[in-house]
Amino acid sequence: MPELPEVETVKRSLEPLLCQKKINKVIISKEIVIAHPDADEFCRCLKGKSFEALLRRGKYLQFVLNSKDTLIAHLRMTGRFVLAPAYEIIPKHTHAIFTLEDGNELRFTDVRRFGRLWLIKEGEKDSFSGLNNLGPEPFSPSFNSQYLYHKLNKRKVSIKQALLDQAVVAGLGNIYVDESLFAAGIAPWRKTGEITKEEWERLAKIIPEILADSIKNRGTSFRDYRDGLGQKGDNLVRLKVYQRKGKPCPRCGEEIQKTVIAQRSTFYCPLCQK
DNA sequence: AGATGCACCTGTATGC
DNA sequence: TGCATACAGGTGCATC
Repeated sequence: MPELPEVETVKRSLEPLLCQKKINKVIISKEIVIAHPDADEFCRCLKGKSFEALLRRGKYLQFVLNSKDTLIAHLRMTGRFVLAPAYEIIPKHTHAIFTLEDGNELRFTDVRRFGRLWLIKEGEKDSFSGLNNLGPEPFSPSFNSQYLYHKLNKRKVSIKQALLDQAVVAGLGNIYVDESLFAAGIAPWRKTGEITKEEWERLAKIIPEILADSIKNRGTSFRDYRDGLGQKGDNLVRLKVYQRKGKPCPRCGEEIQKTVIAQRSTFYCPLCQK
């Protein structure tokens, strides 16, 4: 579900409410969501610790604790982290509850149970979560046209598949790849080896702009996504191609088409994207 | 090494 | 209404 703008919105909504707050107790009701270490140790290590900072890298959340241990989370398709008063009804599919000293609970809810949590202790090497295999952040200077060209010009995959690869660039998913390729005027099935220098430049410039716009709108709530307070984002109405099959292209009026590329639904304008 | 396809899950929309 | 099928913001692993 959540891509970079949605995870960033969760981060921003939770950070001020969570920092310096102490965890009294952790309850895990679906142990499968704890990927490392085992659920018992996970709970034992977190009990009594305080949240010190909340960071985002790609689609991962990093909750840094006062012990310098880090709780890492990936929401995958339907995961949510929502802070709510302990007296509020616990939603269905809540798999982990962090009871805070201030009377609130941080709840991890995930209908499809693809989301995962990891606890990495201070000094421990994180070879578990995948966080260390990510490509550059789209907002970092190292994400530029030269980087994209050198990384991808020898590869045989479609540009759509390449941009979905988190080792190429961190944080893009199905929505923002389609939106970025539309904005750059590039057809999603094009092979990366055939993308021109000008096109790489357009992509490197446009991707951070598309993501920043969505962050301003607090993310896209296509279906399940909510921020750290359970609120929907407002970016859905801003999408130009994603989920707009049969509707007019906002640039040229042609009907938006839908196809499948890299096993994912793919939306594009047949006239604007070459 | 790089490419591909499927497995992991539940809920919802669609069609017969 | 009931049932079958397809599909959904993602990733990891087996296989070729």
